Amino acid sequence: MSTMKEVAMKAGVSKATVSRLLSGKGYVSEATKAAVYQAIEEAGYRPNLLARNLATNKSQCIGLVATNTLYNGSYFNELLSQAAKKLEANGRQLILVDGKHSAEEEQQAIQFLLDLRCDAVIVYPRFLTVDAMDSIISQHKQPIMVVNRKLRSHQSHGIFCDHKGSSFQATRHLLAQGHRDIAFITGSLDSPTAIERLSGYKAALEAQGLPIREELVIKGKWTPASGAAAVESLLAANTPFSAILASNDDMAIGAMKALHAAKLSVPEDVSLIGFDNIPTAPFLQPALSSVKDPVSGMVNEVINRLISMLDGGYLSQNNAFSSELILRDSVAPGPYFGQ
Amino acid sequence: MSTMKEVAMKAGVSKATVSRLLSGKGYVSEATKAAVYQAIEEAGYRPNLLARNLATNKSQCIGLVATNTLYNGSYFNELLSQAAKKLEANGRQLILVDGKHSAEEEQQAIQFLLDLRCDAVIVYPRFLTVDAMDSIISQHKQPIMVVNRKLRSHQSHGIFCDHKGSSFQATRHLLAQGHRDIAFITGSLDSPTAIERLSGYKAALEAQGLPIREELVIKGKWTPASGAAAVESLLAANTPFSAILASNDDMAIGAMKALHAAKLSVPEDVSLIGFDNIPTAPFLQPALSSVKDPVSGMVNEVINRLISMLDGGYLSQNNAFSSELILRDSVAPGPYFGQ
DNA sequence: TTGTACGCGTTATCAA
DNA sequence: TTGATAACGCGTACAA
Repeated sequence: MSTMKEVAMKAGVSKATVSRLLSGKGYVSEATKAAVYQAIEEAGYRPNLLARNLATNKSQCIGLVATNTLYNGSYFNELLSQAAKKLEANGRQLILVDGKHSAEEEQQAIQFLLDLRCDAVIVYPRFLTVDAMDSIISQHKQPIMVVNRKLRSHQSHGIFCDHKGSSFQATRHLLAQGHRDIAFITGSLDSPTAIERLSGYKAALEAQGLPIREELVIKGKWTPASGAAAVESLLAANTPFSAILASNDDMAIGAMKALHAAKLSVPEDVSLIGFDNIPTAPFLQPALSSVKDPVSGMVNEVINRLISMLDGGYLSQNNAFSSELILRDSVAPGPYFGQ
Repeated sequence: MSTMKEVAMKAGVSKATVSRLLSGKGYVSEATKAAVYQAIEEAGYRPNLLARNLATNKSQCIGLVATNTLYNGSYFNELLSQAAKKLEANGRQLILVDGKHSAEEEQQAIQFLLDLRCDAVIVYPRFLTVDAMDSIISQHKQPIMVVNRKLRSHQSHGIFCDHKGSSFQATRHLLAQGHRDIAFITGSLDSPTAIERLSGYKAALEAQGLPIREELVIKGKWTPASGAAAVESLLAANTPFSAILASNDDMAIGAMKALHAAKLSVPEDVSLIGFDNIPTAPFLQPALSSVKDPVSGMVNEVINRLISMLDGGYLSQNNAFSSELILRDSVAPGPYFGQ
């Protein structure tokens, strides 16, 4: 790879002149301009961004950290594509790096992006705790935004949605339909989101004065197969249920399959609601009801706020977003096992 | 952020000593070791990778370019997560940047990663033609690998799978079942993959001596909604069909929904096959038959080859991968409209 | 075992 | 309008 120095020699000028021409700052005569451009052509010169970023402390790009285990979840899909589009509209590059499988590695990934002189970093954490994030944020000058977490000391850096609240709403809807035996399939319980969704379910039952029956709460792992397994175990245990709330749509799809295999139909025999509202949800058969997370809204907000911080401008202050309960065929309008 | 210089001062040694300790090259006494480590702790020091890469001319990271319009396709999901995992196992970082919406921008993204001095770049092209890719590859010293394209002059840099062949197989399977009126829903026809899948369908019909009936070929856009619309238009035109081959699973899901709305059931009335074999395919109801692309295999191969190029070692030469036809409930075992 | 000094490829501040 | 020269943060001969 040829360097600026070589170009300068070829054109018979100094490095400084080449730099000035390329950056557009400062004066360069027409004659030398032509000579330099020609030298650049001949040498096939490309500026080294590492060196440039090191010297300027800027990069015009925004980093995103996320763990590769999340790369195929629908939530992440939308997050990524929204972020890329939004930043594209703003003339910046999004660069994604892998947070891998531990808090340590997640932190290294953040550090890597910061080292690259990214103007800002967005983190979709999987292992780092809220406290760790808070501490990292205070150690760095560059803005660090956190998606899907409620931070303690840097509230304006965290965007979250009330998973507990939306789970509460969904459960309450089923209760209002007359359901009393509502099964709940959890996500992986090492994830805060899974825990919040579970607690929303429990809170809704308690608010209604109903007991929490542990036999109706089945552990899942976010996958369709684990959703199917959950239903199979309910059936094997002979636990009666008239509705299922699955912690994501993939598990709801698995659950549907297992119900079908057992000659139970949705929604005639069992009502079903998932979370995330994946793009195919409305097209499934029966169409899947789902709690739609406001991912687009949150990502938009994160990026708007970042841009405000970087370029200056108005800083909005909406940290908490709420989900939307989208009802489709899989929840029927009336009570079934109404007592 | 604290620098190595500060750490050195704190520990009362020179930068060089700190550097030697961190890189593990050269001798450092136990006493100073302890002092330096403590200084590192106190300062919260982390080495700046940018500066390190600049000094060593290495980066231990591999770039990936893909267009954000693809970020939510299941094919890309698997590509991304496979690549990240494989590179993680190899001790390197994957960094993804957006190819945006034109050949021009796609090329800029490649250039950006090269300018960042990534050790290699993997491209999942959407707009750049094969010839353009070939030319870019020959202009650069760093290895550039291309996924899902058959290159002309740099064969060993391109990995592809025979979309036409697998579409041919799927069509032939339906023909063998006795189907004669097979509808085909295309993907967006500006994508080579969509065109290859269509041509495989046509070739299979021709091989059987059957005419290609344009009224059975409906244009889709990869989305569930467009799949549903395709079926609706077939029904509206009163075109008889006993099977559908949809160019991806999302459109097949949309098609299923439209069939259901028209009181046609899969597979009793209509056989259905999609492409991509998304994770939920086996759990749908009825379970969706699909042509599974060998994404994992291809990504593995790309990365193995890159590593060989970078680190030296044996270079395998398997460029062409073939898909697998996975049959589930949505294709029934016998002829339906058999004449 | 440690420190000095220079290089990596830029940008930026001065003089000239 | 141009050219030295000093950063930026780190690696690394070479000398001490």
